[in-house]
Amino acid sequence: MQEIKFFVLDGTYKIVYGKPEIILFAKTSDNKQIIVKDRNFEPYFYVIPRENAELQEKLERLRVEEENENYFVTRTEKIKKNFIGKEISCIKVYTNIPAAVANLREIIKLWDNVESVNEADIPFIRRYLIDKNIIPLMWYSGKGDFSNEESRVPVFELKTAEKTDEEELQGLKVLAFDIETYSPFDMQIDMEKNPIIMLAFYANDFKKVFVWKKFQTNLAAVEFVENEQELIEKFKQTILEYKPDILAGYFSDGFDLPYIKTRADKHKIKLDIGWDSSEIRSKSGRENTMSINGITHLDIFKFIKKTMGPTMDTDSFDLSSVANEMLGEEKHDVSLNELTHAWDNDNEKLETFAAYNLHDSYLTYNLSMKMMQTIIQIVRISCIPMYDVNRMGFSQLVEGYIMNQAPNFNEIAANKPSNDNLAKRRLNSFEGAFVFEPKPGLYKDIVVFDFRSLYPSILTSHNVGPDTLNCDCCVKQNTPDNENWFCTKKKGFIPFLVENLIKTRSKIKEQVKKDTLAGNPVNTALDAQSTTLKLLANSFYGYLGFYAARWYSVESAKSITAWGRVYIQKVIERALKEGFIVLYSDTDSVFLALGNKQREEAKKFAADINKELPGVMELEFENFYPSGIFVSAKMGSYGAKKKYALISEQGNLKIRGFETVRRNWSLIAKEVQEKVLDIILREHDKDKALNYVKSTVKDIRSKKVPNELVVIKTQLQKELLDYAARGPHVAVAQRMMNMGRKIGPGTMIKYIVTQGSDIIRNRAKLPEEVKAGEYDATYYIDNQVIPSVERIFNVLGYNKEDLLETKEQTKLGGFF
DNA sequence: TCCATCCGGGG
DNA sequence: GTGTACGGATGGA
Repeated sequence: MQEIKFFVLDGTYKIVYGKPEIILFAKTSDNKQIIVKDRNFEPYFYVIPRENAELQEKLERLRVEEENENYFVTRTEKIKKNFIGKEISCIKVYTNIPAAVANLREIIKLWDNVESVNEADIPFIRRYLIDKNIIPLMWYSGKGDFSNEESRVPVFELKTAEKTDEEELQGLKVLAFDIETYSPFDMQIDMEKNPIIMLAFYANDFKKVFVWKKFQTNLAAVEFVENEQELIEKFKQTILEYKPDILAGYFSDGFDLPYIKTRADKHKIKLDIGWDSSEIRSKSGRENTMSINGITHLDIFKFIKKTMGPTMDTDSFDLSSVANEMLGEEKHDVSLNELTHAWDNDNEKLETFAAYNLHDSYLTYNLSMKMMQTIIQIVRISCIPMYDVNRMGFSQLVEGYIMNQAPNFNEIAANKPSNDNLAKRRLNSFEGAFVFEPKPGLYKDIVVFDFRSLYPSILTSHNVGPDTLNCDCCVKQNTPDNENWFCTKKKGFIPFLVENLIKTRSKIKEQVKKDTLAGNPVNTALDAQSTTLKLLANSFYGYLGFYAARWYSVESAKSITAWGRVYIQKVIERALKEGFIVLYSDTDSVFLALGNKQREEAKKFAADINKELPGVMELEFENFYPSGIFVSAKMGSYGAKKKYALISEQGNLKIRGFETVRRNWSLIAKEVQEKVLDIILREHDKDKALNYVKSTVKDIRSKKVPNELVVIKTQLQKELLDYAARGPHVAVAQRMMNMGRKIGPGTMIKYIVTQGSDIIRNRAKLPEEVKAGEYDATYYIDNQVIPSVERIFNVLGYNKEDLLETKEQTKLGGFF
């Protein structure tokens, strides 16, 4: 018997001689990749019988024989468990293989004297990690023996594993990558047709750009190869030699890896870089996902958007905006349109693009490292491997955490809802948060406060959860809406978990505070742990109201918002009484304008409120904004929910709800909107903004605007014949097909609306059919540019006609 | 007001 | 793989 120290990155299983074998992809303390196998774990699930029914014998006889596989029960145990607030007796049923669980549960749940079948839908590897308490990315000391099995990495057969005290993970190797592809101007991305022309890698100790055309360069990272085929071989080889634990990309689930895979298939290259020599493959699911056995494929775009997105200032998640906000850096400013031209005609220009390519992978690497501690902490708390954490939503993370904790409380997990139930739950809407509608306008000196821990603190202090709801022992309405009650005698399972999260977090915060006072460097792991605990605690409310949740409870969610409305309204009342101008409030945040007051007074206001709030509840100072604009979503006089733009003291624009200008809008409309917000908030010059719009309108009229700015893009979602409504993009697609072009679902249709008096779809033409200046100026002014800024100008006291007037506006002064 | 349709990120 | 999936806005009816 030998002893090794290791941590697990991910895992899977396979059947060997009719028995399941757990396979863990792990790393040892001397920084070696290792496969850890465990042959001693049995699949099982629970059966809850109806009133005293005797089921064990019948269960033990159960056996299904199919052509290639037999599914049967190996043994059963009677066991006491807790289930939604009650102690019950149930049967633990063991089966021969994992697949038998899914197979047999379908039969058993139809039996008359079966109340329900539980925990029969948990992936085997997750079951193993939870039951053996093997948390990914934590150190374990394992006993067992190395096997002489043939494999790319050594195989260790595990007998026992024990957690060690160490927390720090040294030597987690992250390698970022990025590709550039050949893409003629104005053509859709076509993985089948267009080759990859550059490939960059970046790690702290490794920088490389592979290119298959030669040019003069001083860039040390550049390495020339002969052709695309060799470039893909280099992709494989680099990964096999560098041996990263994490391969990071930006939108690489949706672009880089599917692209590389498509091209590799074309060249008949096998991308067999998994530790077990398996190939890169896409996992089933709606959205593209790419995975490699042993190597964690991190799509940092997905993680940032899902997990950090809601609290970030930026409204757009392209690499440049995200890098700007998180790292204070941007992409290189080069025009990608010229890349293909340079590739075909002007190789000496390629150096700029190679540098651009490398820089993108550098940004991807740094974003990954910036997020790494947070990701590690989420993995550890939810006991879910990084690959899945990367791709999961919040509710799944919460559920992961609850599932992980359930055995410690002897709780049986509730089942996921059936399809019928799901449909019913989706209809269950309830009164949400309180929203104070903003009055459209331009404001200065805005302070934003929010109640970050509003919902979790309500949840714990009022003992809210499915197992305390309308209990038998209390029977007295105690929610603000007087519809339900929550037990006041016994702490519920969910509130207990949330309270633990909050308590653990405040301990960590204390520690961080102590360290800071002592002048010690900030411990980033502790910091990330605190963020994660907060994130998780804040997600419970949403989870309870999420239709697909196991521990779903609308009554709980509904009562939490009811209490929430009570608290936020108290804050608003008080702010008004003290003479602040309340601009806007939604759920747990309040936007106040200082008016004649000082910033200090606002801080004191929050401090006073905090003195009166119970327990962990806290009104936090979010930020100060010198100016901001709230815009009406409708033409009426009501303010819009979530449609505003603010500028911080550092000069960062925080734009919310203006994302309507997306790819099915022309570039000219996007440009004008951005520029107008920028001029108004940064320069405080509404005349300049107005004149800018007017001069753009003039340019459009006099046909000075290049065609590329008036192209409208829409993607075909289905086969052409399946369209009932013939919009302009459908009409253009039809003509493309008649011209013999291959189109289908996913094809990007680009068109320009040209002059004429016919209906729009007959005037929509392919960009290459349109000569400069043939676009319909009126259409672009009335349907694109004006609508994108009209509401902004309404706020400033102008109407559509003012924007179209030809004469220049003179300075009026008096801005706010 | 409701139902169907599209976007996002990447080149 | 004991699975499995968004959320929001728009615009036409």
